[in-house]
Amino acid sequence: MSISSRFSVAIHILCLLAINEEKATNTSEYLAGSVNTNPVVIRKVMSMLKGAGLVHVRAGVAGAELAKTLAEITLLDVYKAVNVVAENDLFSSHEHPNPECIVGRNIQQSLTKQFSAAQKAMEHSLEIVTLADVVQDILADNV
Amino acid sequence: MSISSRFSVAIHILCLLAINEEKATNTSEYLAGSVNTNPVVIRKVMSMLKGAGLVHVRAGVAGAELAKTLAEITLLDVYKAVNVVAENDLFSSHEHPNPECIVGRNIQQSLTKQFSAAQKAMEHSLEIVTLADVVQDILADNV
DNA sequence: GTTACATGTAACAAAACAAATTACAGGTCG
DNA sequence: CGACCTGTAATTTGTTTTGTTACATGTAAC
Repeated sequence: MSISSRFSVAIHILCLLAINEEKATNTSEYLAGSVNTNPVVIRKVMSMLKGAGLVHVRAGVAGAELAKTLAEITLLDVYKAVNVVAENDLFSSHEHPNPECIVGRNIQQSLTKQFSAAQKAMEHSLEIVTLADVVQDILADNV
Repeated sequence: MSISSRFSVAIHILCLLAINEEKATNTSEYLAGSVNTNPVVIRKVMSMLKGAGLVHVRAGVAGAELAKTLAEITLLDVYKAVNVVAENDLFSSHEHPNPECIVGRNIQQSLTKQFSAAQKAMEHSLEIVTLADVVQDILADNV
């Protein structure tokens, strides 16, 4: 299956916070309107972004704002903030292979090694892109 | 969520076919015993591996064998054979963002670009490892 | 302080999916 | 023919994602 859209929703929100400068209008309801989802979904994602120190939100007060500049936030930061893939868990392995078979006994360690490397390669690709890059694409508005 | 364990099952099977030289004993039931799953799961995976030209299996006749050497089969070949992640579909995007918002209107194209790059990085990591590498780890049998 | 309106979260429902399993059709070969 | 295998459709079970309802709590204007 695919990695949760919570990641793309989070990126969407953060870009919107950067572009829409009137802080007070960035309510969960307003953001939900742009993302096209439920305000509760937004608040859940926002809660995770807050926990990671990427945004400032206060209970009871309308609007959120970025806690860092766009160039300081990589896609990997967002990815980790919303916890869409646990460490060494991009690939799932079949459980309890037969320990009496040499393959069953040893394959897990080899798979873990290779799968971990592949996951890290993907994550590194996210690390070299910042939200500033994404916002630049958005502002080009080539539609 | 994680990528289907069908991938790890496929790798397991292929390694076993290479190590267990007595072709006729490699029935779906025997393989299921090492992987610890149902024989039908094995046959389904085997069917996909056959479609990709990685194994030789014949209906009605016991046993399967590799169609190539271990060094000729990369993990990417296996990954593609069992179809665990569709092209540009490792990450899912939220659907139908609001086209009246500049972010909603443009974010998909930017996300597609970045997500595609990350997926390709992961896949390239799988491409540089062959089953020969995995079997080497298994035969070390360091338990 | 109370009112209006926001966020924070728990709890639940619906839809989508993976994996195991059952059942059976069809192939191969002694 | 009969034993045994592969091929595959259909079903079930368990899990996960996403959306939704409901309500507690926080804030600030008045």
